[in-house]
Amino acid sequence: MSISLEIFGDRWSLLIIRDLMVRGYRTFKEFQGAGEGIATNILADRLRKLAAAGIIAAEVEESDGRKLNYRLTKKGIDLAPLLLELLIWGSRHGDTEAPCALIEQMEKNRAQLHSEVRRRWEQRDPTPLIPRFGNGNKSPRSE
Amino acid sequence: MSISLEIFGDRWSLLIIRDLMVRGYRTFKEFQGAGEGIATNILADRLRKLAAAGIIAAEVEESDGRKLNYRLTKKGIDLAPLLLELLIWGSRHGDTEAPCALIEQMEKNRAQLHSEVRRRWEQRDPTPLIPRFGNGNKSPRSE
DNA sequence: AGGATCACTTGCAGATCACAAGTAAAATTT
DNA sequence: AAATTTTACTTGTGATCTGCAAGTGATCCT
Repeated sequence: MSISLEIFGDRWSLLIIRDLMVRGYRTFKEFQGAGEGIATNILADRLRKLAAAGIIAAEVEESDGRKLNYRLTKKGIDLAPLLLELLIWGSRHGDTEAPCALIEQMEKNRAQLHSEVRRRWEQRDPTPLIPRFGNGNKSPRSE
Repeated sequence: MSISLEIFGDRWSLLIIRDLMVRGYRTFKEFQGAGEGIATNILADRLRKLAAAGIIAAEVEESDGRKLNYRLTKKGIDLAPLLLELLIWGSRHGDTEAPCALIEQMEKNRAQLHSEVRRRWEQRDPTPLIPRFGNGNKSPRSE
């Protein structure tokens, strides 16, 4: 456990991983703009550390040699359950106005969400996960 | 999620919570000696912040007026799933020599572990959780 | 060729951290 | 009752880390 915390025991690493996993972010620019305002030197440092830990990997985009695409590794994807619990706890106990029904649904369908995240990763599907949460492939409700 | 990370997005907070939850630690002294060596000022600061966030609460021990007993609140106990996933991930991907069978068992019995942690909390049972993991009340195997 | 974009790096002030030492209150020993 | 010990901290001090602004160099766009 302390091993895990040495890697992402800080305010930013897990947010980066979240953006990578559920928002489909790929590039330095996206991380920088989107989070709650991470400094560029810190972002660079975190990306370096996460890459060194084998959680993410970078590759240059073919169509644009400037761009680096960051991507989660298997080791990174395996953090999905952790992120989900973090999200659930935060929604339940943080004083956010999160839709309760959604959270409950997520709690009931943990395993399904995990496999959904994994599927997207395997298929390199970059569509954000957030808008459609619990209605993946079970009962197509309206909205 | 960023809310959660603001509270325990550092190297020590979650370790303190772990010690509280699975090792049955209660006092300043125990935290200080046990962790991997946290500085006393940092420990004091983290305990204060966790208390301010409503994750732990302190009460003086009757039998010894010097001692403060820290205890998880409901909000704190709800972190059990998060901690468990952290542990699972760490054992699987950190290069620790963790017993694989144990980890697998924990993965299969997530829900059971959660309720076990909760039961101990409700009954104020301070026995460490670690030695006996997956064989709680199902099939009493030998060791 | 000139400018914009991208992924960083550098410099610096201020915050945070680790380590050692000290303090106040309660308990224990003498 | 006085002296010592234990417990939970606080206080200093230097080192490290963070956040912000301003570059830098490579690559694209026109």
